[in-house]
Amino acid sequence: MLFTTVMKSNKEFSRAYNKGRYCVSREVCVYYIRNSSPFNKLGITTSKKLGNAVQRNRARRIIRAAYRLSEEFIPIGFDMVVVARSGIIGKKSTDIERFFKGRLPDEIRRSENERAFKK
RNA sequence: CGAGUAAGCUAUGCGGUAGCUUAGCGGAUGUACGCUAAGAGGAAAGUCCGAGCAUCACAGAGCAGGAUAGCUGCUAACGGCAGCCGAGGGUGACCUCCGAGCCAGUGCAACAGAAAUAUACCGCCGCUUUUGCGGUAAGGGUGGAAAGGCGAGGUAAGAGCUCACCGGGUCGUCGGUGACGGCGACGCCAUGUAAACCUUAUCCGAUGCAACUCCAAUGGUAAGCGUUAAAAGUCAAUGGCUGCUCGUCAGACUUGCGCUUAUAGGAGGCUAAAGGCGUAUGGCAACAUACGCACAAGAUAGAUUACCGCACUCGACAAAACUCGGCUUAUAGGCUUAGUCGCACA
RNA sequence: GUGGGUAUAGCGUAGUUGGUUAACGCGUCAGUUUGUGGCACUGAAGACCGUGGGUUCGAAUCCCACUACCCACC
Repeated sequence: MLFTTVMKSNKEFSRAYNKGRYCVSREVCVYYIRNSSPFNKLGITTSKKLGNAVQRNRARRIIRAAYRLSEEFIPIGFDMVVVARSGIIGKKSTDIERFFKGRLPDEIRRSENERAFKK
């Protein structure tokens, strides 16, 4: 992926959950927080609630594929944790791609603008 | 044609665009990048057994503890498999069985019932005479279980008391490697439970690839706490004072120092294996032997895909994590082979 | 990878050394009491003991397989 590395440590996940903002759709829930670096960090979480190993792996792959195809639309410089929700079962990657290209960047930009405006 | 039995195979297919992991080649020598090749199962699952492998322990033997339990074989081994024996089920093909030992000892068997391992309540018969004594397990009733069952003879009434058949036991003999079976004789003194303790026989050292080995480092790395009349720096970014700016306070990040805890990191182990397919030979079979032929997932936040199109019968259960042999459980369908039973026709 | 535990009335727990009808508290329902409600008192209902097999005359209990949940260690 172009501007993205993989998030590994538990600390970074905790930081995103506790300090970050989030944007929710029926399929996924995205936590994001600025990381003051010129690239993004992506972490994907699929819990046991989704189902068995096959369904969890499929969800993870779909999210990764959707992110890869919509990477240019997403602002750079964020830690992002994508949490799969139970609505992802049976969906295609294009459904999530639509969310990644449309609502998610808008939300991020709006929150940034709010902050700048506040400032 | 219908029903059912057993064994086995398969697990949507094809194309396009974009990508992932590993290996090789080119390029490069910190990489990126390009091309080529390969890339999840019958159960990969559950983790219920058995082994390999590794480390530690260990003179030998026994006790304790655990596991197994018809016999013979197969196997590296097994609690697995095959064949056979016995018992049970099915008209049959065939299927099911933790299937050693209560004649070593101990325990338990509620309620009911006269009585539960011992016995006479009712009844029957004889004697006595109105109450007893003796004989009797045929009948009644209770129970899961009551002197082996049933019929005949026999008798005062009865009883393996006697006999035929069946069931079980002991002994002998014959067959079989054996479990066991056939035949003959004797002759019914005695329940069930060992998935109750237990006895007998056989087997078992412990821990598990996060094992373990090597390299680097040991003034390191990671986490937490402290360092505040601020240890230093940065903040475009979070909050308060104020809606904004400045300022300031807190806070965040980086670096340094101190204390405590942990031993992280990289590489190997890691995949060609008691493996698969075919043919031949031996064996009823499990399986063995020989020859030939193909076949190369090896990740480490964890790859094997995403999207689109076409076809049809519209696609189940389900994802390797050191490896293998089994068992158990889940599973839409489709296909093949071999027996069986019923009906119809020739 | 390895090991252990739990499942019983709506809820929380007993019973787990086979034996008749599975016990207790809270809650629910009905009645008594009160002008009304609560408290109190009396009574009742409510369980195929997680699921499926097996052993036994008889299983919540013993054995086997499965399901769900929880915990521990490296």
